[in-house]
Order: sequence, then C-alpha cells, then structure tokens
Amino acid sequence: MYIYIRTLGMSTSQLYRGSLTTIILKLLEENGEMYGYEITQRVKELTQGDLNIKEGALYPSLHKMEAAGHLTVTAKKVDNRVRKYYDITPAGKEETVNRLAELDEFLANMQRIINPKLSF
Amino acid sequence: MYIYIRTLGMSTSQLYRGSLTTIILKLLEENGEMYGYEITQRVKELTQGDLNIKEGALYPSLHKMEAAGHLTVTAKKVDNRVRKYYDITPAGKEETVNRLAELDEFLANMQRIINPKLSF
DNA sequence: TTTGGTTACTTAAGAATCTTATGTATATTT
DNA sequence: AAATATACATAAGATTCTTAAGTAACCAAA
Repeated sequence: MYIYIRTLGMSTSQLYRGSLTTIILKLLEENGEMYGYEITQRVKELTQGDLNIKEGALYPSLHKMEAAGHLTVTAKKVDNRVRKYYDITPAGKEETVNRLAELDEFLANMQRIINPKLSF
Repeated sequence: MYIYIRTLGMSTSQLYRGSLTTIILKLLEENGEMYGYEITQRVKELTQGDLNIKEGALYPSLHKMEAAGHLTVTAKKVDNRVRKYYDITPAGKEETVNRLAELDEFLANMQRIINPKLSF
C-alpha cells in the first residue's frame, strides 16, 4: 500500500496559464531547434520537476505557433522514429521580444501588488 | 476621428490568468476589509493603470472565495448605495500563505527558464 | 434637465488555455 | 512478455478569464 505525498509546487498551480508560449519561444531562441518531447524534458530539468508540460497543451501550442509563422517544423527520422524539430523564425524572434517584455511587466506588477513597500 | 494607441502592457496579456485570487487575498490581508470596486481601483493604482481587473472576473471570484470560507462579506450602505465589504477569515489567511508560496515558486521557475545563466 | 460619466454590484455567453484521456507507434528496460 | 520511456496527435471537459447586458444610484456639465 502506497501513499503519495504531493510536494509543494507540483504544478497544480494555475499561475502557469498563459506562460507556455513565452517558455517555448525563449527555449528555442536560447537553444536553437528542439522537438516537442525535448522541450518538456528541458523544462522539467530547469524547474527541478516542478513544471511538467502536458502533451495536450504542448502540441496544440506548437501547431498554433507554426500557423502564426513564429516557428518552422522539420520532421527527422531518428532511431526509426519521427521527431518534429521546431525552429524560430524572424517573426518568432520579434514575438519573443514582446513576450519577454510582457513577462517583465507582469513580474514587476505582481511585485508591486505583493510587495508594495518596495519601490520600483 | 480618433485613433487609440494601446500602450505596451495594457493587460491584454494572458499571464495574469490564475493570479486574481492571490491578488485579492494579499490586498485584503494587507489592508483589511475592502469592497469590490475598491479592489479594482487599488490594483489599477499599484500597477499604474497596467492591470484592470474586470467586474466579470472580480465578482464571481469574490463569491467563490466566500463560498470556500476564505472571505466574509458585510453589506453597508454608503451615500444611499450598497457596498459589500469583504474581509479575510483564518482559513483565508492560510490560503494566502499557500498562494504566496506558489507565486514565489512560479516566479523562481520562470526565472530559471528565462534566465538560465543565473543560479538560484 | 437630461445626458454622460462614475460608482457599485450581478450574471450569462463565449473565448482562451489548460488537464485528462485516448489513440498510434517504436524503443528500451525488467 | 510486460512495463516503461520516447514521440506525436487530438477530442472532451475544466478553469479562468473577457465581453456584454442589466440594475441602480450619484454627480457634473451642457
């Protein structure tokens, strides 16, 4: 008989809503082309298991970003299995700048609300 | 003929999704009882007009938090108009601690992804 | 005085983003 | 042989939000 204890931050948090696109863009800008599964694993590493991106969120997001012209996709066969590598386009780089600026504003605003004693 | 230019950060950003409950709890913990409209104005001030909480999001949120036992409500008549003042309960204070811890984790994780060169 | 703007709350309909669940298919480990 | 991991896809449902419409009172300006 096993009892599972969910440690704090196991990504039940709704705070990550809206941040997936920004995360994907930043990773691709940083690392060059990546495939979907690789993105989920990288994020898991970076957040020490805290944030587990679900396939049901990831793949539709990638498709949408490709449709928007922010990413290109190239299928490659590795070990007799297909991987779809995504790379960022010039428009995607512009979008990245905007998204990161939005994120900065968001973080600053949350600080202003949560920590109103500090000035910015 | 008027042309409206939306300045950067006019809260079109999806990043605020999931943060409303945390914001309300923190404000009530900080300031004591507040009424709905007051909360929207305080947030607008704190974020310099950047974040405008919509009534359609605010009021259902307040009702839900009250139903969860995190807030109490008291109707008061001011200038022949009804205001509903919300105050935080002991359970609400516990919830506030948890929500703020979640927010800290979220902010730290976003930093790890967006700024992987820094160590935490 | 009546029109428009502000204050103050409510709620329904629809949009956006996500989780859960299911499916396909191959590789690797037990 | 069975379970786990890799790798992608997508439909159904949940959650949280925006938009919109309604009620009601106050106040300033035309």
